[in-house]
Amino acid sequence: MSEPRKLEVLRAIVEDYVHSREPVGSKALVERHHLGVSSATIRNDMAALEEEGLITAPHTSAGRIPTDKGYRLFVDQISAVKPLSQAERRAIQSLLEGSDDLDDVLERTVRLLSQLTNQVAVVQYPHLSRALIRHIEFVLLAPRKVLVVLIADSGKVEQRVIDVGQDLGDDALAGLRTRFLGSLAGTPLGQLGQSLPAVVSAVSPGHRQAAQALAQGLELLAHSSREDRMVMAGTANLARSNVDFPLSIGPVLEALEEQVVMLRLLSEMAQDHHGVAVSIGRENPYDGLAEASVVATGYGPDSAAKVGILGPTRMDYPTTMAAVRAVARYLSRILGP
Amino acid sequence: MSEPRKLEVLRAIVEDYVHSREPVGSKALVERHHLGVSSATIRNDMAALEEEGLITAPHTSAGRIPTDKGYRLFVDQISAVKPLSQAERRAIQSLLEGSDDLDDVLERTVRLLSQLTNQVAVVQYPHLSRALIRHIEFVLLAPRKVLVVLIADSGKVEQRVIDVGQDLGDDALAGLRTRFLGSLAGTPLGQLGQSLPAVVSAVSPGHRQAAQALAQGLELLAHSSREDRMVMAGTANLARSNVDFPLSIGPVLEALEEQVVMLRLLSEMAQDHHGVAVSIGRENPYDGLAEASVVATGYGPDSAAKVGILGPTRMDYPTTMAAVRAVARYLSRILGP
DNA sequence: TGTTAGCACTTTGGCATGTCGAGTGCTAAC
DNA sequence: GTTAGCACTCGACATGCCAAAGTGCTAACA
Repeated sequence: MSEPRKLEVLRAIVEDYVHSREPVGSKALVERHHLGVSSATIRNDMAALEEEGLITAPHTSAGRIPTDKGYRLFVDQISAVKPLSQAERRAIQSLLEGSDDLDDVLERTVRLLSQLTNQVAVVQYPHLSRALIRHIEFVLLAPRKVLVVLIADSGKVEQRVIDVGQDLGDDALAGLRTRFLGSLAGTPLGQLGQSLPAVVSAVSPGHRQAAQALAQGLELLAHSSREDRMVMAGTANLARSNVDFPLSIGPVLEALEEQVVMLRLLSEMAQDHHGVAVSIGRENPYDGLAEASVVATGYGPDSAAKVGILGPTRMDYPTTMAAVRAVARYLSRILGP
Repeated sequence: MSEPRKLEVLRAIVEDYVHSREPVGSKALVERHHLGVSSATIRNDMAALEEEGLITAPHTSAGRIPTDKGYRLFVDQISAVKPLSQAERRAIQSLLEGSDDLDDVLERTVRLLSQLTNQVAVVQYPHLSRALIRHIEFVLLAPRKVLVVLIADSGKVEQRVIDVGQDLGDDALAGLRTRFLGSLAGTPLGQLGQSLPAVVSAVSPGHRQAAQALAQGLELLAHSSREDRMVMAGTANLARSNVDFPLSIGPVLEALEEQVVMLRLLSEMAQDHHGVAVSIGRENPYDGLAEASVVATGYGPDSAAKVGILGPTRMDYPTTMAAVRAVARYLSRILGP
């Protein structure tokens, strides 16, 4: 029994099953692929593969289907990257060009990716740590409530209402703004934390408390605000492939709605192969995604923010991975300097 | 055959069917409700109701289920408003208090409403026409690209990148900002359109083109920007009640993702009864929603922005309508002056 | 005229039964 | 290590049957 052929058999099973959504038997396999051996031999190979936990039979006399472990091996060792078609490349390029607003870019990206893959696409907001502070604005909404607005040179705007803890007049607030802006303009968002204490301590004691609160607000804006969010599209694709989620797509939708879950999942995924990370079935930490796979990769500076898709375990990994990777590249290029 | 009793029968059918999700027969009806007549009489009434197109029988020997028209009559004339439970009121109040950011409020609102009704909840961004302009900021991103930021006193921030059509220096832009802000601060967003031409015409001819572009950008921000967007939650509820969408929830998810469709639908719904608008089954202009109903109402100033839910035609209208109305009221109160 | 009782008729859904085909596992031969 | 052959298993599907639910109709009743 030759090792290479066993892998070949696994590959054939994965490909046929992905294509036909039906358990694939030994006979059909030798017919569709020219493996040069008879079905009985394949049966032996299959028995071995089953022994190793790479494939399984739904019931005694049905064909075999890949297990999560089988998909894993397929993705890691067997699959070849499928280049995108020319048409797809053009689609990516034309759709992502000609938009300037960050929200707009991300929105288009997920739509495109979901159409390209026929899966649910998600994209995380990019991190801003390298962007430079362009402008700071404080707006007094109520005696103690201040709207803090932070504008970065990359065109990103963050806002947040905070409680300054003491009554402030418009004049005092304007003074604080001038002071903050004077010291901080041009600072990268990532270094804001180091620069803030000096600014606060230079403020007259009477407004120290407010300054402290404002600094905190700015820090929050700079760090955690947007990268906790994500954009999503293509949930309808889940329903179309409802054959693939035998039980119900409910748990999957729940996971998608719990953005926290998705974001943690995305950030925890190690980028193993071909620069794309794949998490298959029960490998996912979240139970609702036991029958789903996530294909994701980073984009932008440091590849810190993620873009990817979610679909049934039974998906066309090579094509999907290629699409995700291509979209991530275009996205990096557009958002890049 | 008495008219009032016929309506009573329709009411009973709707209520039983909503409760049991099974066609309801004449015998079960007289048992569950004390109508004071025999099942044979009810059968006569049912035949009449079917004649009028208010109920229908899935097949010869099954009970009856309401038609869209039947639900319509039920909602319009029969149903009584069910007050919310004390616990529900408390839930609304506690969950919606203690948040200041608009995004946050809307986010909480949809989550709450979807949990309260077990349906998909949607809320449209509120219109801003009464809010006053607090601050305007222009940020030069590239020689011709300017980020326009509009801050209203209600704490709302809008942003957009525009092409000013001519090269501008930082100083020139600052000058324009001062001029715009000086003339427009305190203006209600709704009246921005009237005030802008005067500002533009006062600008020196050399920068007239840029001023024109900036004015257009501001106008866009003031009017159309955010109210085209909506927040959504509870899509997983669709899957749970997948019995109610026999074919597939795919088309419904598509409709929800096409925000344009939903927004048009929401804005076109007439607010008929009890201050809540209901659109039932095929009454919906969008085919994908032929088996769905939308319950919505306005909130905020002029009740211009909408909040509501989407669920299967077979839903508990009285309770749902009560929940939507209650949430809209609390929402108005929180966002109100 | 409206209501009721009774009855024949229809349809669905569950259940048992039988058959067919796909596919496996095993053994023996090559 | 590979192959052919064969018995066996299991699901999918069709068939037939029966009980339950519900209707429509007719005739009697108040």
